[in-house]
Amino acid sequence: MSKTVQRLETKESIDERTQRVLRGIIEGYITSNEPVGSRSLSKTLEMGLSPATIRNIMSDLSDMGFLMQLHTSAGRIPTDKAYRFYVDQVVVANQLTRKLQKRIQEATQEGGVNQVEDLLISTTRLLAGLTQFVCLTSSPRVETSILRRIEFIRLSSQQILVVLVTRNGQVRNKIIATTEDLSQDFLNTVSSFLNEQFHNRSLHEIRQQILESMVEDKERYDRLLAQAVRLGKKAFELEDAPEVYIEGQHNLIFSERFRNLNSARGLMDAFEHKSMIMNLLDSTVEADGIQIYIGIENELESLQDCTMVKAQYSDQNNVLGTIGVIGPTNMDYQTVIPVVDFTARILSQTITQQSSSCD
Amino acid sequence: MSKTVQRLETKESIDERTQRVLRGIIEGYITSNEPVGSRSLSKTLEMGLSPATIRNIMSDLSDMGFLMQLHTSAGRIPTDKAYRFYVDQVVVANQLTRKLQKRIQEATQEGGVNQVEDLLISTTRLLAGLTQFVCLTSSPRVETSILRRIEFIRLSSQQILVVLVTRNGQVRNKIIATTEDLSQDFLNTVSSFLNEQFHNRSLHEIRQQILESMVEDKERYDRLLAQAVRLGKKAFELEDAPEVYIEGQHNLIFSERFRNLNSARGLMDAFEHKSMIMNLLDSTVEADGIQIYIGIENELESLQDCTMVKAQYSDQNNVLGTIGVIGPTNMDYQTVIPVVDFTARILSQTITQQSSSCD
DNA sequence: ATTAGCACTATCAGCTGATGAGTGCTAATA
DNA sequence: TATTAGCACTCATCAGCTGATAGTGCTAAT
Repeated sequence: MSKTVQRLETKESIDERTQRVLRGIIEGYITSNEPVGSRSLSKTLEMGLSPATIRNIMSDLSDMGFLMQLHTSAGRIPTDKAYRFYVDQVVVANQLTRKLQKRIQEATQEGGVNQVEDLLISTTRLLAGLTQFVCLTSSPRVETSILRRIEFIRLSSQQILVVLVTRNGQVRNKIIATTEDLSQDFLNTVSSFLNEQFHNRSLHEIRQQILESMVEDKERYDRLLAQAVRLGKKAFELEDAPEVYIEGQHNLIFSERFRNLNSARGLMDAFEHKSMIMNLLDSTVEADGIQIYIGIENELESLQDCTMVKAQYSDQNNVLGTIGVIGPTNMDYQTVIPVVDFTARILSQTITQQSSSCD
Repeated sequence: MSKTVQRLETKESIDERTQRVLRGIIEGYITSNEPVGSRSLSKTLEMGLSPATIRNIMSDLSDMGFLMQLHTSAGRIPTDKAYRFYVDQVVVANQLTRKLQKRIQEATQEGGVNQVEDLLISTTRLLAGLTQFVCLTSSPRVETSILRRIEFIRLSSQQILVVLVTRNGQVRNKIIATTEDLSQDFLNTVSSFLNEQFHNRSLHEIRQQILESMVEDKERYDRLLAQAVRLGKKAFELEDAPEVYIEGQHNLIFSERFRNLNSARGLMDAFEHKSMIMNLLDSTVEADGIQIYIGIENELESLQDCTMVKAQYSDQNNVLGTIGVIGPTNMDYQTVIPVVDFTARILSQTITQQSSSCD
């Protein structure tokens, strides 16, 4: 089954005046979180239009599918299509205030123990705090990251701890079992052999190469090489656990802005399925810049009352992961978009610095 | 300022019949989550007492502080004092069903990469799921745990990764900065020196000893020793971050049983302060067995509508941490208490097995 | 093309009286 | 003397009604 709805269209031509009214309604609803009626709009718009005229325009906009009413005697609220129009045609990359820029930069500077992980967690928390929404971040696939160092540590006669450090500062620990009892000295030799052999290669490549070596004529191996290959194989067999950081879930429940949302519960439950969230974040059509999914544009059903704004972060070479927020469809796009954008940039910058700080 | 309220007393002598009525009310309220009235109680009790008699008894119990009314025409509900009576005098260590026992045992068997951490997380999640409450677990203080292995890994000319493995399988990574460029070979020598020196000592002891060595006459050191002490000092300077795992927070909001609770928000906020939670869990008067804090017996204000049931877990030698649940005061004590108790036991057992599996 | 005027409608807060669950008190009973 | 039946009373809840409010759509006048 193929998904047809991917992105709502807003190609229709709407005359200038109608656009201004639509925009007024959208912004009114964004700021007040209340349906907006013809009378109040007539005042705020300052276009010298009477409520009656505005009602006519509103009626047209309803016919075009930009507006809807919750019930007959309430004001109108924008549809997803309206937000799409707003985001595409109206919102211009607003500059962030210096103050906000500074705050984001500071939060991403605190170096932690587990460099990337800590950085991602604190950034995720920051973004959740700034927006008062839920913030999701996918961590870099260990898969594609580049080996900086591998080391084996003997724990017992049957257990060896593998420590794997990637270029961008992720540290992975894994305990593997052995049948043979290997001394720490021997393990050190194996470590330095592997480090030399595979320096600056991606884990994915390395695994490939190890598997190839295994089918080669085994007779040619000396003991060192044989063990190195065997241990290496186990070490690089990472169950590439999809790591996702989620912060600000309580905003779903306590924030006023989410109050229209009928299924906070459904979303909460969805967040439990990390791998699904991983897909959600990393399934990306466009390569670069910010991506916005409004209401029904989201594939995930429980997300269809929300808007997701996300951006990818990367080091100097590759895209590493995605950071994004989920908020109500009537979020303040003018602010949220540049905040997410800027945060992703700073994140990329920080990670790039980190990974280039090795030899 | 000293805390006076620590534990409610229930020493007063209440005659048999009154006790049975009280018990009936408590259990009625636990099962229905509704105030219980004299008429319905007269039926369920099957003691051949008319509602009027029961009313008299209820009135006495109210005077004694065991019952209260939300408003005059509602039934009565137990006070914290009543639950304390119930827990102390009535609840007997109910046996868990085989099925439940099995489920707990299975959940604690799945060995992960980071042995202890993964075990604690999955156990916390399990307990939250079983009880439908919030479950909290404090991880072992790295402080007191025993060194199994320490290793240094050269990342760059200025950076060294310290890998620290404790007896019970915690792995800690930390990056330290150096001014001097040390080769991996040299670091290996340092590692094995430290491993030999400090095998099976607690991190706390080790730190003490290193500090003592430092004040000794520095002239006597050779280069190895000097570096070993210097690196060791940095390595064992752990910012003993209070690790707490919290699961099932959404139960606070979505579970029916919490609906009487006025400040779910306050609790959620409290959970953000990890160090406070750590205190809450680890401040323990009695050494052994299960501990129960009912309503106002909790020091933390936002907890005073709740009951906390917790138990410590340990390896063969020491108490390592605490696992506990927070639920409404009218929780089903008959089940919750043995579940927490059993889980803590199994947890201890699993950890003991793990840590004894080294050489 | 715009607007004023009017009829219509849904929601909300506030009031009403009926209902029912539960109590406390008193007098009768075993 | 302990128990119970009876009765008056209290209070929360609920359905139904009210007027006020804020919005619409339509039509006729400008």
